Amino acid sequence: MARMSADARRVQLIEAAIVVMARDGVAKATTRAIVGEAEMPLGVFHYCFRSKEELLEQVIETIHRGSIERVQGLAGTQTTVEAALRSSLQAYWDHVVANPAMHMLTYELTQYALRQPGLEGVARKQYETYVGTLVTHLDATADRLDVTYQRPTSVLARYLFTIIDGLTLNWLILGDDPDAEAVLDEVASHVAGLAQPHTAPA
Amino acid sequence: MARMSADARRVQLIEAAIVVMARDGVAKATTRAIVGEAEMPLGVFHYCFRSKEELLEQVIETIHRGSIERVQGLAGTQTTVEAALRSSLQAYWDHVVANPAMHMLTYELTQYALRQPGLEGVARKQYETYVGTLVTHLDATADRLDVTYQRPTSVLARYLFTIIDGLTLNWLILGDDPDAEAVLDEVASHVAGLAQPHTAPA
DNA sequence: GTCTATAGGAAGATAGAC
DNA sequence: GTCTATCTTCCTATAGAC
Repeated sequence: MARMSADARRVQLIEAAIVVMARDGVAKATTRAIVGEAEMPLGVFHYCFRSKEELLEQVIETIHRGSIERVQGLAGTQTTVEAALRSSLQAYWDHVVANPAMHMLTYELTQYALRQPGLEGVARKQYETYVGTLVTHLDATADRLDVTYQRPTSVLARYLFTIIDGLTLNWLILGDDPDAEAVLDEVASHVAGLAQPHTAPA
Repeated sequence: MARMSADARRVQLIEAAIVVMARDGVAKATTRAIVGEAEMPLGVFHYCFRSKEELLEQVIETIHRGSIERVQGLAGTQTTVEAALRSSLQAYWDHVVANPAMHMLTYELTQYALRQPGLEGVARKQYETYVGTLVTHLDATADRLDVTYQRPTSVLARYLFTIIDGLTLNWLILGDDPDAEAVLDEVASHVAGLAQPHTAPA
């Protein structure tokens, strides 16, 4: 046997870990459950990863990379700030509704990282990256549509991130609910109202 | 020995469990750690509680009851909608900043409940209670100040809850940050702008 | 009720044959 | 590298003396 490189096995184990954790929760993702999902013998685990913690780190990194890429792909073509914002929020929201287990897992892993000595900083850096991406997105939209925000971009980014994070968590717990979409409408309209057409300097 | 009733022990074990979980996380709160914190022998555990799960249920219930009482105590005396809202949000926020471990624990327990067969509904009911409390609070404020909201109260409550939940989670991860207060200002001002002075019917 | 001692199992990690 | 068998530790829960 042994036709698969240790590197390929690592990738498969990370994927299997994500499947198990999304389905059964982080606590149930034991080494045995993970190699079982990947249909590999138990011994494989420890010559692919030094420890279970090392696997967890790579799982977190993998999921984080995916999320960032997804958010960065939200280039808008709309012609108003409100439409651009609403469209970006909707794209994110559609992903949440289509992948609830994945988003639930993200929250679980964030808490895991906060509790794990040595990983506390990882969660913080991820959140900073998310907010930073939103700042970039807001700036790009303002530039493209030639407007200026009446609030610091960092505050608006934080506001949007708060809504996204909070609404996602709420929805995962409360289940389907028309009020969620209404909140997104309200927020898009609110932030758009804070964008003024730009007057060329001097 | 044995001068303490089993009932009093139950209360002490619940408190000890909360201390351990807030400090070290839910995963580290083993029966041994809990009885250790309460300075009781291990055997005590199982004639106070049928199982660890039963203790967890009562911990969740205890914390939830405390949160609801705290939120319901937010009776306002302010004379404008914006001041009333901002004051309530600030009161909540002050509690978060003063008790980060407690709020972190709340998120952990919510996730625990969502993953625990038989407790899925508990988390949902709690969140429904929170939103319901906010609806009541908004209605009371509108009544007291004689205004009408231009959006359904359920949407506004969901909006406020989203902000509270999201901002708390953000802050627990990102750490202290002046933007959080700016977001609260923005939200209070925005919702106040959606409240119109009431015109008496006919 | 109360406590000590222990059962019984599952976890992460390793030893050592191949 | 690969896999089986096993070590060690820690968990929840119980048995049984007092």
